[in-house]
Amino acid sequence: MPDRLKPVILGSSAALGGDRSSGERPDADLLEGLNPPQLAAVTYRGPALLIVAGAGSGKTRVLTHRIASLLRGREAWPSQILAITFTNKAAGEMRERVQQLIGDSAQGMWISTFHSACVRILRREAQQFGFTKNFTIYDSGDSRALIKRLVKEHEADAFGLTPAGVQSRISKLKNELADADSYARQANMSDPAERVFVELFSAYQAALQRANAFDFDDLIGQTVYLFRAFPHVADVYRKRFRHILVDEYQDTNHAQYALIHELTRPVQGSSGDSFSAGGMMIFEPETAPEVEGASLTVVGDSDQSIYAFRGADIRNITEFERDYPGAQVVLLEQNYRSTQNILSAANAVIANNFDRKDKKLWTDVGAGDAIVGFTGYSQHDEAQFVADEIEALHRASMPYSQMAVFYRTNSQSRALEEIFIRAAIPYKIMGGTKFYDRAEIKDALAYAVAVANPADELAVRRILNRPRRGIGDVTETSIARYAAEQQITFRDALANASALGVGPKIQAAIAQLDAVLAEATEIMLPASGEIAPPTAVTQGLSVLLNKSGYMDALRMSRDPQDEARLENLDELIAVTREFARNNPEGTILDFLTEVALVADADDLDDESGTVSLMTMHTAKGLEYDAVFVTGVEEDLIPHRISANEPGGPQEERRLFYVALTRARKRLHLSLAMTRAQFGEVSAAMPSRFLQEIPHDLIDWRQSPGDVNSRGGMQSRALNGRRSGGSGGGFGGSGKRYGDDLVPLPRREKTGDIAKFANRIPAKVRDNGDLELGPGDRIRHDDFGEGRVDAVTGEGAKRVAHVRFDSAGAKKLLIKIAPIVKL
DNA sequence: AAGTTTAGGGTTTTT
DNA sequence: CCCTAAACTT
Repeated sequence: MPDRLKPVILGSSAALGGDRSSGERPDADLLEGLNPPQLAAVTYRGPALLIVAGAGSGKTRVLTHRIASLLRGREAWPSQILAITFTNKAAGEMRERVQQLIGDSAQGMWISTFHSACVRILRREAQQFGFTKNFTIYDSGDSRALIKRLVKEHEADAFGLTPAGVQSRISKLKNELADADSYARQANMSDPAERVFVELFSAYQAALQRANAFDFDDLIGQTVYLFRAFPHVADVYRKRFRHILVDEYQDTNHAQYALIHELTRPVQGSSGDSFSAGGMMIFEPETAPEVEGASLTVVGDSDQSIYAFRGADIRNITEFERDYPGAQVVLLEQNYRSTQNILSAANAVIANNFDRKDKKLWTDVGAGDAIVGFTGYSQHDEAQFVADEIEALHRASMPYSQMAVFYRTNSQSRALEEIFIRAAIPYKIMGGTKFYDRAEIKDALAYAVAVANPADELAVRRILNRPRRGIGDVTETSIARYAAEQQITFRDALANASALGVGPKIQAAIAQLDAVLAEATEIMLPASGEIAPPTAVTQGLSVLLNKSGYMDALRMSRDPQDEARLENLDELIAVTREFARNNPEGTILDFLTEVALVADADDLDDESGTVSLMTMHTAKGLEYDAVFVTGVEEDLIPHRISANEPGGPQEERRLFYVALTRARKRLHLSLAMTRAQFGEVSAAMPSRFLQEIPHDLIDWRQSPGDVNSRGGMQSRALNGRRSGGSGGGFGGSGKRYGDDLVPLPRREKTGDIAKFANRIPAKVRDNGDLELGPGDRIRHDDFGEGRVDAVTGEGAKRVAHVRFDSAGAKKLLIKIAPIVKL
């Protein structure tokens, strides 16, 4: 019963775009200034296009111009475009740039991450397969908590199964689109540990379904499942999206690959029912028997694939031509970001990976400055070099915001922070422990989830005894038992406190919790059916936090950290206000979705005037005038653990390559001869990657050889003097940074310090209101005596500009510097 | 049930 | 060294 259908006119490239190229183009201005391959990438029309975009080759420009060109030429409606990026931040930037090119006609495009796009689809279609649209999204912490409980219940530890191990195996399997059944079919089921694992996998999946929840991997995997199990649903989206563009394609995993594959299938003579998929607008006047598959554009660079460890499959890009026969391939090799010296170094390093297509970045901006190398005696020595160099660049009028410091592991940031604080260099740490990972924030969100998705037992259990209500294991179990007996949800069981067979005090506590949840529900999801006002989320959340006693418990506490927790909760409330401003129609569900899918790093836009510290992974996709790659040592980069993993060292090399190619003008490579790890100091060896860089490209201020041949105890001043005055040295005393470091404010590794009030007050050296003025003499624990030139800044941020007798000029934060007035 | 001590383990990370 | 989680007290 195929073709009684109305043909669908899709304004596709085939329909309209074909011979546009003759005569004047509506998109002529979009093509100006593009180099020939970029031009080809923007204007090619066909079913599949692979853009191999080297670092800094202008791929974002190509993507945005390609989209703009499609829209401008009326080859596509905005609603027919689906662009997938790796992070929300990248998505936001892309949307903005397209908007700049073509204005408001950009409305209606889907530009988002894989996960956000899938959530949108799943919210619309959830009821098709046993979920409801108010499902919750479990982050890895949530799913770990769930798995932990299941491991305990199944006594799986007896078989050597740990929660972390089970979680990562399940995640890997889901990335391969396996489920418990399909895994069981090919697993060695005579192994009892395997049987238990399969049991856990199934139980985990069942628990998710019961809780009306998806984990991160499910968002992708279940969407693929949905499309495969319900072709008529998939067809809705296949017809809608005519142009699909995927950025960072080298970091997609199999599930994501499959999703794209499903979306780009041709629509077989579809069943004629007019599906109204959740009120989505389908452009569907009259229909053709078959609709060709969407046009697919992918952009990637296999040299920048650094996420294999979490399932990214580099074959998705290397085998693209096989999967999409007739695909056009465009190679972008001209680099618009870095100097030739930087590119030559990067090229030389990556050339050592044998399994790659040869590709050489080049630029016409010239050689530029030499790469600067430095070997410190310790990580603090290295950090001091970085700090001095940053100051020198800053004096030469490079803004702090144009500088970044990279490291392989988060723990390396501590030494840098210590020195930066003393040197009064403004910095921010990107990534690391996240705002939304904090216990108090997760508690607050669990309250909200308990309202939005009462089926989510995990959330309700989480808040059960937070704040302390005297509800422990025993009570929790009796609630669960009662719920099972009555065949009601855990949440609904709370409404019957008196039937639980627990003491009166606890009954009252449960009833109180139930009442608070009910009150907040009425605010955020009014039963009367009226639409909640924009303030509902903010109001509901503060009702939850206040009337539950959560806030009071923190206020009463004498744990100094609880003060910071209160501030964090205030910040969360502020986030809801901001959300309401941006989404007047936004419900608690929308809020929770946004919070679940938006990472901290996303909203950290380049704030003015701070140096950025981050891991090499986080650095992907960013660029800075000056880059410091630190800890260039064996066992760090390449990391020790990667040595035994297949493809590990190669991935580490790509990571290093990514780090190098972030730099526009200045690149610094530094390492330390000794590194303290886990409290023990051990000798460090220069990374093999250093050897791979042509020696004449690096100007060593202090080379590993210098340090070795002179022995570790000599002052850096002997070698460091020549470094243009910025090196400093410590007056030849041979005194090292080390145990004598002042205790520094403990700070959590979060992005924006001021914003999230994340500085947990700790006992800190505090010079308080030490009055200093020009002319005063001081003594510093490390730098010796010096004279104050000037004092700038206010309050806790007062900075003394000191000229030390032997150590040169330094800036010090008066409040915490190890100094005394003489 | 809540607070305290000890043992273990410690890449990389977006969503 | 520093954080987490389990074991152990109170």
